[in-house]
Amino acid sequence: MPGHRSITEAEKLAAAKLGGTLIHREQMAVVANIYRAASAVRQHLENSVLRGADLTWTAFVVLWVVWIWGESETRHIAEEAGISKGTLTGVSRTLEGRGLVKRTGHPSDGRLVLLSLTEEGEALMQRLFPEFNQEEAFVASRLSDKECRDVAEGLRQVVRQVEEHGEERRLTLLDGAKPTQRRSGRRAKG
Amino acid sequence: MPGHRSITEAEKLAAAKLGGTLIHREQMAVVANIYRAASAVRQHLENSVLRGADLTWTAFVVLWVVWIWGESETRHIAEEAGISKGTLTGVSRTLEGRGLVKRTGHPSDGRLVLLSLTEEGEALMQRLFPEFNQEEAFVASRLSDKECRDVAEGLRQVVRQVEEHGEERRLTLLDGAKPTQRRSGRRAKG
DNA sequence: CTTTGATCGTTCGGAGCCAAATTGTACGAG
DNA sequence: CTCGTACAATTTGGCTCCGAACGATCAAAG
Repeated sequence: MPGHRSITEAEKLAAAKLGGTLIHREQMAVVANIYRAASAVRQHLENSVLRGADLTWTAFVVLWVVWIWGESETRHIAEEAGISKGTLTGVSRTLEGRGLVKRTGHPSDGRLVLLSLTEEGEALMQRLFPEFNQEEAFVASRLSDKECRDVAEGLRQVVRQVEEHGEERRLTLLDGAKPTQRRSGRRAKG
Repeated sequence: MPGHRSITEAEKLAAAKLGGTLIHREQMAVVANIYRAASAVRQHLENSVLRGADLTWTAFVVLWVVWIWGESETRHIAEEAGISKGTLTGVSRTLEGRGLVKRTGHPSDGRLVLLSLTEEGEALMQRLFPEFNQEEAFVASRLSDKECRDVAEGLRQVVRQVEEHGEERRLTLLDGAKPTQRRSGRRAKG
């Protein structure tokens, strides 16, 4: 995967492309590299530890959330895992089929569904997480502990900014404009 | 999407879960936040600038790569965009159908296909990129220019580590083990 | 010229994913 | 009790994505 074209070079070319227009170079670089790093890390982990356990990235994240937080309502799990409720339904069905996860109705509110790990799921995570963490250490091995903390803290700021002001910002941008349907997704009835 | 459970709290719980086992906390945190930030940024951009132009994230990245680097071979574009060759085939077909991209056979090597922007594609990027960059600035607005540079540089180290040593590392890990098929993907003929 | 092996892009199976529509439960107002 | 509203998970449709298999092309060797 080693691109022979460096990303910093791309940044200069983009600046040139825009001629007079002012562009935010540092912010462009940080976004581009966030996405690059995320892809690289995900691909490495899927093709090493997770492949051996026959788990996808998403399936692992869901297991991890349930493992850490214990039995939880599905809506919270979806939010923590960063996937939609609909996706979680499918993933948890698969995990249930493999005997890693258990689904329980909420005792007092019939609308809710709780997810928890089975004994087998618990055992799997106990074995798998250290391996996973080992690869996390591998991908970050060029950074010192302090650099890891600083980068993580910077990324948290990005997440917070989007979480706290993203929706408001999107509404401002679309102001009077049409909401424009997404290309995919279920269509209006009829 | 604002999780009422903080991610740092999750980190402590994970440590507790593992009892005696040593875990790499800082490295775990940096990986978790890379992925969180990537999802948040992608979602914000897809639901603001890109939605208006009816482009997916991937489609935009492909356009961006071709825009910056000019007419290129598809294998290089896929690599720069961080997607597989198979995915690029589909995406470029869509973009060609919308008149944003042009496909040309390589003059001397019949196996290669070159991609370039049409005039319409060029005009779109000229208009769209500044808007995109504006949102990049928004998501990074809690970071100073220097912080952006530092975070970007840290992330580049992660990308380089995986690019330069990832494959070797995966081979070491799987050592004598079976390659274990992926759950999805095309099966052996028959 | 023919064979062989490497390397393209494309095809295709299965999973992931979102968001609208749907179904089912809860609960207060009348 | 019955209605209506609110909110839960699920279903569904359309698209994205990866990676193995595939067919085409090229280059080197015999």
